[in-house]
Amino acid sequence: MPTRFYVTTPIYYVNDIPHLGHAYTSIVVDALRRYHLLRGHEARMLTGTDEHGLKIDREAKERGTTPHALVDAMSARFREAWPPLEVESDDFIRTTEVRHTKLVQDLWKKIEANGDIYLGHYEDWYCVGCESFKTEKELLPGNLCPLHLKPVEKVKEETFFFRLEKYQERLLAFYEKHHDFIRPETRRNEVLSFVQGGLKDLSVSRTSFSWGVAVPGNPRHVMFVWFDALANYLTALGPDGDPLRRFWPPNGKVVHVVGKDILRFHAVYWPAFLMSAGYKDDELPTQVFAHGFLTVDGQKMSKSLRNAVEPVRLAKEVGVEVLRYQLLRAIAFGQDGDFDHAAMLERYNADLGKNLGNLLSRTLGLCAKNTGGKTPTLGARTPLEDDLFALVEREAKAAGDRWEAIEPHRALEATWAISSAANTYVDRAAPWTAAKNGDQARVETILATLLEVLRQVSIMMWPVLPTKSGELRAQLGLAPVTHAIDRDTWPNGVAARAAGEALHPTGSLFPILDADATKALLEKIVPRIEAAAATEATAKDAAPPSKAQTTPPPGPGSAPPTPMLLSYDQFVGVDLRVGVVTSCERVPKKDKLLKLDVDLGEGSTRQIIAGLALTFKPEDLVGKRVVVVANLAPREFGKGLVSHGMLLATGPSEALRLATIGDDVAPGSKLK
RNA sequence: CGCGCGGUGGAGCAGCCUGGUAGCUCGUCGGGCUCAUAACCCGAAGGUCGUAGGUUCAAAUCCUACCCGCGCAACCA
Repeated sequence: MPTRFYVTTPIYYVNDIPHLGHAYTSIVVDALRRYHLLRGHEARMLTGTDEHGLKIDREAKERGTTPHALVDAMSARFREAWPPLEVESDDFIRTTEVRHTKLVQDLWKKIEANGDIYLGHYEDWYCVGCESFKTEKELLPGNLCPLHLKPVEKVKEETFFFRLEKYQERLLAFYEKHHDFIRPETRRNEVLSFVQGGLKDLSVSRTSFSWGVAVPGNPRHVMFVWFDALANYLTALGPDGDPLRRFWPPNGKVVHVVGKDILRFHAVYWPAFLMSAGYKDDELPTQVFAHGFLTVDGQKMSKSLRNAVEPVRLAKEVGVEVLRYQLLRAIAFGQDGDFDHAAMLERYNADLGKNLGNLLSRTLGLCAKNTGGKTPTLGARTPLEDDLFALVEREAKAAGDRWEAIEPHRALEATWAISSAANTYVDRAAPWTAAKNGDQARVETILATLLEVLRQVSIMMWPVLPTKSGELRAQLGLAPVTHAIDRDTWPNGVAARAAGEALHPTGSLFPILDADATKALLEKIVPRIEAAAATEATAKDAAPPSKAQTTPPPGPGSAPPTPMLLSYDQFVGVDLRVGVVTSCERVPKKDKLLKLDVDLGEGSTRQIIAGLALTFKPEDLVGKRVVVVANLAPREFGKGLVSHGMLLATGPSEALRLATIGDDVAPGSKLK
């Protein structure tokens, strides 16, 4: 029976378009799938989209569309993102598909039949303005909603609970017995302490909205999104008895690759659901691997900074291999990492261009001169060859082990150690000297050695650089890497080729970027923080809002993922008024924020929090007339820091210009 | 006491779980080679691995305390 390996990405929530973080996860998973294929395993990859939940429901309403239409459009964005990134998923699942809702409902029924679902009440503070529950901690003194400053109500909502508490001990025993179930270790410890801290039964249904999977027998309830979402991994293997179920333990190995933020759902709730549904311990997923988050050029990835990286566009500009290699080589998988554009190009030049690309180039050049462009004969070896081959074998083994351990950065390190060693070897063996001396047999042995090492590297690079592997092999006169179940293709010792086969040098595999080219490329690919990106987005989408957002991070109106046109009615709904700043101070611990009191002619002043501190000193603003969006929903920036409006301004955050108006206009005047 | 992450030669990072010669890329300096994508090879300078204690024959690696940076606390991988 072949080894079966089933590896999954999370299903991505369709609230956002694909960004570098999604691409990172998917590329890692794709590389793992490819590695296992090479080992002769039956490997399968799954990705897809998560499409239910209140958030989608609301977003659709805001955009005046239906949830269905919204998720169709967004899901397509994800599906289309993968082929250009050389991610080949075997399946793409959507939680709105019938195959999924059916399976989830079956799962629910099993759990219910087992007595682990019961009807109860979820009771908490509810703010009518927000239409959502608030926890005790969030409330202001006097039980006021922090946003609306109105009293919240104690509301009971009927909900189904899952008996999570019941599984606490079994989960702990399971973690104990399957030490590698959660990786890396630090994450495992977090989960352990969370579970040891005591599990409470989990609310798994909602009645306040309907965009979700209906609870069997009680369609007034829809399932909690996570109950719905997690089951996708099973759905994609078909119903009970489907042949694809062979990928599920105990017949297969299942690895869920997830972001560290959603580890708890995968490492606690998911196995608990499965236990409840009757799965035995050896029928639970094999491993949940939590990776870290990326920053971009040292800064947090965020929509508000507009530094989100569009992976597909990036791959188009620099080449998908550059992106894939950098993501897997430069970032220690499992830890947080920085995605640095300049470092990416540097590494491309160093590792791909100068190290491997140049090795290929010099080897083929030597062959053209000395063996008529044909494969040479591997004759008697000297210690030089023995040492090199020994190193290659050692590093190939190491690379394999590291792929198994899900350490792509270390696997690639080992792979490139081979290429480096081959460069050293060329120098030591000096085939050009042997050629001068007329020692043709020696020349051929050296070149045959190099060709063999390149052949092995061409296989080992395939999980990360599939297309480039094919190109490299074409130059060597070899067909692309193939894989077959139960055939281990991973390099393992010398497999010399017959002499006299044709080689096909066709130029640089990885052309080096000189300083100018690097600079030009960086200009194109580095996301402009703020201003530039904003104008670009405006031009591209023909979206109307040309006023830059000055209040910091994503307000309710933060950049919608798809173009949105405002109706006239909506536009006149924006209440723009003139205000006079009566006082202004810095916000402790928030270096971008200023707290303003603004007179809008309403009798009392309003508190507005704005992201102006990088440009203005508090005293600069007092007495200034500003333009305020007066009917924006209040937003909270921290305890007690509620903003009741927004100033209009433009420019990058360190050089903002405020929208202003003549000094003779009365506070409160409406703009039209 | 909110949670988490990090502090390793000039820069960026790995190593830390499974203590035992401090590694990689870039940069600097010197040398070599001439097959190659102005590339490749060799050598050198440069680190008391944040601080203070502890465990140990031995600590970047384990334990404790502290200092400093950063992220999170709207379902962002």
